[in-house]
Amino acid sequence: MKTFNQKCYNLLKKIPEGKVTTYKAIAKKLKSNAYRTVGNAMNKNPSPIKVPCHRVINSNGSLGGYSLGIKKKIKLLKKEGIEIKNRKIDLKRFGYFLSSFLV
DNA sequence: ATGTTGACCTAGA
DNA sequence: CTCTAGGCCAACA
Repeated sequence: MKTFNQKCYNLLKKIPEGKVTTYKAIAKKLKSNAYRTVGNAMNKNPSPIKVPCHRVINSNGSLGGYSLGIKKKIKLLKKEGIEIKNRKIDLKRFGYFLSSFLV
């Protein structure tokens, strides 16, 4: 039996480069409202390499946090072609879950 | 079983 | 914009 965290990681791996998702969207996909638990899972992320935790942001478009430092997160996202305006990301353009993944 | 801990969300002032 | 307050829920001690 996978834990809730494991499911989060599994879902996260499906996110392509240049796209982002939100904690809320992930929780919803897991048929739960455990937004916080999703964030908790990211905090305890096993390996930021296998799991693209940096592509997960807040539902309001702000960046949220990152275990390796928020600066690193910004750098990675920009590197993948995501535009960051005033510490915010345009979910309508980069929100993967909002376009096709999320039902 | 109970209490604490969060990389959260929403609403109001 | 900032701050407060309530709600949400799995993992962990």
